[in-house]
Amino acid sequence: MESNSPKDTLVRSQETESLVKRLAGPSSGKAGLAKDQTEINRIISDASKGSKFYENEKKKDKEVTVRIEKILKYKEEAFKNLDVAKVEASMDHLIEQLEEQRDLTQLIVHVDMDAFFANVELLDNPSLAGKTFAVVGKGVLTTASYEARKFGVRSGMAAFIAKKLCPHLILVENRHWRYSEISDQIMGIFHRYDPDMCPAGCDEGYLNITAYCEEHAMTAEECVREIRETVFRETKLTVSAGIAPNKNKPNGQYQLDFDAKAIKAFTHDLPIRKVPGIGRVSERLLEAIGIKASTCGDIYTQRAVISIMDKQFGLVYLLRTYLGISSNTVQAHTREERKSIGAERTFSTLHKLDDILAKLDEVAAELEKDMQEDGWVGRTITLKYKLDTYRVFTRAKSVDHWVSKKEELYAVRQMIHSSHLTNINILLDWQRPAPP
DNA sequence: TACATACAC
DNA sequence: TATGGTGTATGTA
Repeated sequence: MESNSPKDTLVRSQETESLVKRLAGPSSGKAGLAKDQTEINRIISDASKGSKFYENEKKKDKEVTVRIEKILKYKEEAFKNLDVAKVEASMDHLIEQLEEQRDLTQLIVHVDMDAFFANVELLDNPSLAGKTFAVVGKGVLTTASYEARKFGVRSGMAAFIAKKLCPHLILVENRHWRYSEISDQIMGIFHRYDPDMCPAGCDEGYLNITAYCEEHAMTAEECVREIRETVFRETKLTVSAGIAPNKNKPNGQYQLDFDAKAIKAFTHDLPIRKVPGIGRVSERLLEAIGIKASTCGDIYTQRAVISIMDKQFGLVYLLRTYLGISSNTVQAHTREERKSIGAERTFSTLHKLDDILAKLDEVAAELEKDMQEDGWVGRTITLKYKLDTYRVFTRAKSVDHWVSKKEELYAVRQMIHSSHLTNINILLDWQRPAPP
């Protein structure tokens, strides 16, 4: 039923706006909006329109809208008989307690390679210098050169969409082994400054340089400059670093004052989307409850709402974000802490059960190989599959013995209840390493 | 334990 | 023509 009341038009246009933003991909908001992001988003949306992917994104966007409606209804109900001043006072008390936990004694550094895959390709192929290019794997971009980013090209974007934004974009195939090689080299350098450093993916990590600075009578700034120079000398690649929570890219470093006031001033204007753990969905939910400018300063003004919906939003996490206090211990993950291993394949839609089972066999074989290499066994096998509509199903089964063989992984075939599959993922959760 | 969702890289 | 792969955390039932 068509309706043209101003309110309906407004609701529809808001929905479209959130969908268009969603289609722009998870990394578009993180990196900061380009000047003509609206035009970029329109091109992306037009290129997607009509596809099954688009329809699925529309469905998920609608689900978030419904979630927001429920949240607002709940909020309205809860506020009816709420002594807001009292709740706010108790939040202020909690904030005081959290503030007492602030520890400014540790020098924590976040190091992050600039456009890592793209710059490795540039290193091995200097003719790419100054060109708009992107590294692509399985039709999806993993990195874009800085020149390409100016066109709105982002990691995670489908290659054919990127081509619409930037028709002369050069696509370079992923070379994983090469990135691993250089990653090992970089991590080796970071280790010299903090043996307990915690890698985050293959191109970034967290370091506690307190001890190093003490032993070498250096300031954090001097130390980080040295780290960055060493990485450049040994790899010819640039790295950026934030001492405290900020990052300054490319080839930069930034140190935030070690002072509660300066840190709070920093978070006050920090878009909440930049906080790790706040993605596209959380951003929308938080916006709906009044984090209007989408900055962390609004966490304080909305502390009453957040507190009555602690489960939804994670009250303490958000308050700590507002205060700019997070864990300041850095510890490498140990082998024993790993919780799962999996293998996943995406393919063009298969309809026949025989073809699907052949694919499943392939995935099971790969998982068995990876498990043997790293020496792991597990007890809960999860099958995840995706239909051509992009709808995802997961089916899990725990068993009373240690699984290590392909044949047992392959047994998940019993749990497939559909055809038109386009993706299969077998995952194994484990409790212990394989016996020697 | 089973399943779905959200998120990071 | 066409939208990845690996792993973690968490809420709910």
